[in-house]
Amino acid sequence: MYKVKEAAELAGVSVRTLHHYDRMGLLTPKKGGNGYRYYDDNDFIILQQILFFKELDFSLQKIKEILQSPDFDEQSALQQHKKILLEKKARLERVIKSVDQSIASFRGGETMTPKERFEPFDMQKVEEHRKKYAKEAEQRWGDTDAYKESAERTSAYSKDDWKKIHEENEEIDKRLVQLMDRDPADEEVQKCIDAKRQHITKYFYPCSIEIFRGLADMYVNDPRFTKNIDKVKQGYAAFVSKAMHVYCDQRT
Amino acid sequence: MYKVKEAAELAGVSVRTLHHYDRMGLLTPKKGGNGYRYYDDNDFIILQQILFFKELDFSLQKIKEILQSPDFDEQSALQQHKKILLEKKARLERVIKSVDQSIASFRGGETMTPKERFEPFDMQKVEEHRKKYAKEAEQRWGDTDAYKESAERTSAYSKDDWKKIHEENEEIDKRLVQLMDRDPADEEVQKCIDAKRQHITKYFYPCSIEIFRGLADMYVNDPRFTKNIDKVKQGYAAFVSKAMHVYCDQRT
DNA sequence: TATTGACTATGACGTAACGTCATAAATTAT
DNA sequence: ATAATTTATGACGTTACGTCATAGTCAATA
Repeated sequence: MYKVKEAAELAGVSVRTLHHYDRMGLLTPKKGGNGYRYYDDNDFIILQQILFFKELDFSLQKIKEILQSPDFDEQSALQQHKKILLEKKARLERVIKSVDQSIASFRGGETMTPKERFEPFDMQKVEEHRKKYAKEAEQRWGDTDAYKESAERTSAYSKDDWKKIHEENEEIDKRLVQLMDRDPADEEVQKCIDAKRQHITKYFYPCSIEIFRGLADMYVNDPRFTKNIDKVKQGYAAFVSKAMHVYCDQRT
Repeated sequence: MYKVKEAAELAGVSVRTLHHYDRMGLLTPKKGGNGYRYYDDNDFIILQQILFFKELDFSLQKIKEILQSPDFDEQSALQQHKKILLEKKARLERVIKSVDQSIASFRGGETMTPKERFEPFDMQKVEEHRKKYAKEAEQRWGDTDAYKESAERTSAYSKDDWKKIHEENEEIDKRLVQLMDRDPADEEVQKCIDAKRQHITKYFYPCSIEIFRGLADMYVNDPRFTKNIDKVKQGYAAFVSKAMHVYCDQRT
């Protein structure tokens, strides 16, 4: 049982924020006879979830709806969270890279034209991406039916199903490993990449180009991923990622 | 010469946004006798710059100051902002870690303590670390003499120098690989770690404990690093990182 | 030419997610 | 017992616009 200040410090938010959440009925802790708010373990779990969704740019209203919906499945929500977070991270990394480029060009004494400066960004694309992405995210959690369906889909898989899924995936990887000496744009390679995408679509979720692109970035940006994927063969992650990008570029 | 709507569409912002920018004196286009706003090429360049800085999370006020200050130093602004972006990234990484932990604890049925739960969110720690680090970093990489010196130092190295440096580093790595079965805290191991630090100090920059700790984290968090380092041997990165942390912990 | 419809301007209030006082009661420390 | 913290509530401030409302302007049409 923590009082506001302590709770706030633990969570790294302000006291006012907790007041706010209480007032709007998002997080309502027990109240003592003195009117004080007392936060228990359960409140902290909820708070953590709130922060998760906030990280995903959901509005507090939306978060309220989601968390208070009776068919909210924490576990698969977490899994999906991770994906989005990795996407965000990849995007951040791109921004950082662009800033680095700007700095570097200064050091080199070259003057960048504004156009050059914005090239790595291309605001319109970024915006489009965000919008598309937000839509997909909303469908996944906001709209309950779609969310339920997706959750049921993966949770319905039996051990044998999983085995089959993994085997199928490994099959594709094997084929790709044998093509690693070729160009990422090679036709055979691209066929495998398409198979990879359809595999995801088939067993998990409709894998849009945008999502697939995000995945490609993830392969090289997330060390856990890289490690797992590179188990197949040293440098495999980078190769697949490149090929996936080619694939996506060809389709936009 | 474009009128608002057209200009807005071109830039991918709303008309209201342009009104807003005009009102606050951020972007003031020419006005016709009818009071209409007319945006020319130059206005678009400014607009692009505004969007650029917005993407970097600057407030409009800040952007105004930046763009209108005659002695606006884009470089230092960018460097400043890179720090913030890196912080964001670090925070994201913590969040991701926390998601992983949550998933794991669900599977294991263990309960997280509130502290554990918010570790990745804990802004205060992040802030503290950033401040400490920023001070040191600024001394070395700031726009000042120290930076110049360091830059000159490395740029002055000849190919042979680089070769020697690399060889020396590999020498240390080799020794460490042979000790990989031992405990990271093992005396021999720690000696090598010290050698590693001194190597950096000798050839690059005074490698403080804090910096060294940061490096340790980078070894496992940055895929480019991990990849390079793991080339030496599978799992080497993790081992070195752990040993480095032990080393740093012993000295603080 | 009068009218319609699209576009424009300004003004003013609305919104989200809090920040920032102000005031007063309760708790804790000395 | 008194001072220093912490708490609560209320209310206004803030950022970057969104969303009307009202009214003038412009180009095409009946």
